Amino acid sequence: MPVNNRDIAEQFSRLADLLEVEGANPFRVRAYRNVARTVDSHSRGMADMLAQGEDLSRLPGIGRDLAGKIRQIIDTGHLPLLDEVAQRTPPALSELMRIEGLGPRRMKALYEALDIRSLADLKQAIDAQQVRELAGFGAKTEAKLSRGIERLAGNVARTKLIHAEQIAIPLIAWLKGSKGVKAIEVAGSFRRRQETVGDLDILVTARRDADVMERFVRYDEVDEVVSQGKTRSTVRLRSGLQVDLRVVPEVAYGAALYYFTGSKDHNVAVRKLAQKKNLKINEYGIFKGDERVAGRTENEVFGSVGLPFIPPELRENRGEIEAASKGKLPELVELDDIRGDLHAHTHATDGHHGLEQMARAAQALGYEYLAISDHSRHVSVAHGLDRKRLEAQIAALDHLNDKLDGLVLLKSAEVDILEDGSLDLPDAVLKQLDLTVCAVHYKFDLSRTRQTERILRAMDNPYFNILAHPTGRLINERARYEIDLEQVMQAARGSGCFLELNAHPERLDLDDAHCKRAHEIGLKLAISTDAHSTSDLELMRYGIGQARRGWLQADDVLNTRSLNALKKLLRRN
DNA sequence: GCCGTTTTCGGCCCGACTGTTTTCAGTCG
Repeated sequence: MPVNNRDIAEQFSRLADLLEVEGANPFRVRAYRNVARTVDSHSRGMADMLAQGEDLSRLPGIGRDLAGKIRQIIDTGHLPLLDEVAQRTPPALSELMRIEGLGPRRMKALYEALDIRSLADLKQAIDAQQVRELAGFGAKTEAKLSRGIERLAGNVARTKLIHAEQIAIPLIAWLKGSKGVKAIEVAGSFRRRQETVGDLDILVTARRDADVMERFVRYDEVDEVVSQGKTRSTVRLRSGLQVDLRVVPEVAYGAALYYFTGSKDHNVAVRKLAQKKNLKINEYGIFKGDERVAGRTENEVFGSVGLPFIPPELRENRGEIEAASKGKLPELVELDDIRGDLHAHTHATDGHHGLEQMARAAQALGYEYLAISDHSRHVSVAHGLDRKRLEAQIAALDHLNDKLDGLVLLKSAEVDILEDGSLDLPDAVLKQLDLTVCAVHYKFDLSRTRQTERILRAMDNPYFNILAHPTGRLINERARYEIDLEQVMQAARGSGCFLELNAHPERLDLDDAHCKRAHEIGLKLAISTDAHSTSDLELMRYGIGQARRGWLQADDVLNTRSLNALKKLLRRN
């Protein structure tokens, strides 16, 4: 089975942890962490690239040595250097370092002085009050580690973007109640519209006498005040989400917003550019020597290093800086570009509303079209439509379309892709539809080869249009099924099919890296909400966020087209 | 370990806060 990028990244990141405990050259450790991130977020599989004879050392931060190590992992499944280091230093220390407040130096001290090599060892040492006796440790550090262990046990997954929004909105409103608060914005991965966020970074500018810090730690949902200072405080909310609040002066607001929006990799790369121009960028501004030359707005920050504004969603150091310097940044798709939704359900299957209600909701959003894509018969739990019921729905759609003004309901179905790659409804009924949205809903555990063949075979059906939620993953809940997406995307482009970017915040499937790959190979995507109710149609903005992270322009997106243009694209030859 | 209009060595982002210290190390972002 091919080694995927995540496995490769995992090995390098463990290696980095262990070497750090051993006190290795920190820059070497950083190089291993960098390669882990680069590989993990790359839009194409390393194994695939090698198979195509591509030179991995052309990727940023990957030189001859690391390219060789990646090849070792792909060829053998193992990284010999990691095995070697694991002989000397217990590999479990890498897990232990996920405890908050436990970094490499303390880990090393605990391992050497108390022979701590597992979570159980550490708990025992804490209970016996041995940890506080070590040089550089104390009772408070011991207690902090103890709390860290408890939280680890509670397995704090990253928070889905939609939940982070539900938490952020009332908190922002509360903070705005503080006198003297001027600008306020959530930065970090939230602003970059990442599918999940680790914490919230809130930035404010405020009058000197403002009480915003006090108000922040008094917020009703605060469970624990982790730290509190004049310019920065950190709390943990009852939901488990950590929130940082930073107060910055107005002259530095742009610099701070830029700095705390990240990503870290992006910031580091831009700061290197600044160094070449003898400038220093930090959260307080852009400095030439001791003189602040810019910092009030983000535009000033970019301008100072000779770059145009880079939208937050692109700031991942995945090529956006080079693109910006060449004037080749993509013109990212926006919510306003969307003219319709191509995947929605009604109460004929597992939706909550009827045709007319869904149509009114789509009209309210200003859409030109809405595809009704109820499940096909195989999805029996959703009371999937058989030929007879689908034909009845088609008749109902014709009738309703006659009455509707400005909106066309498209006849569609979410057709199951059966295990052998055939479609769940006969061609005779599929051909009466305007489009099909085809999906895998069972047998997720086929081998990669068989799953890929299943989908490719389905695409051979001339009525196949869009592959819905192409990997089947549910964020934090269900891993994607094994599938060779590169092959599927190439095949789709070759045969006039499309892939869906499912906008539902639990799915966001395709992910950002694969959206970018689609953009690179010229495969168009449909951004669809998979709405099961009228209000679900508003989830489109999460899909837009993901699409922007994947460099998609309006032209890359099927449903930015007028109805006529869309119909042309859906016609397969 | 990577990188290079500083090109094969010598850099590699930097500041806030905490706790354990008595001037600073460790961690985090």
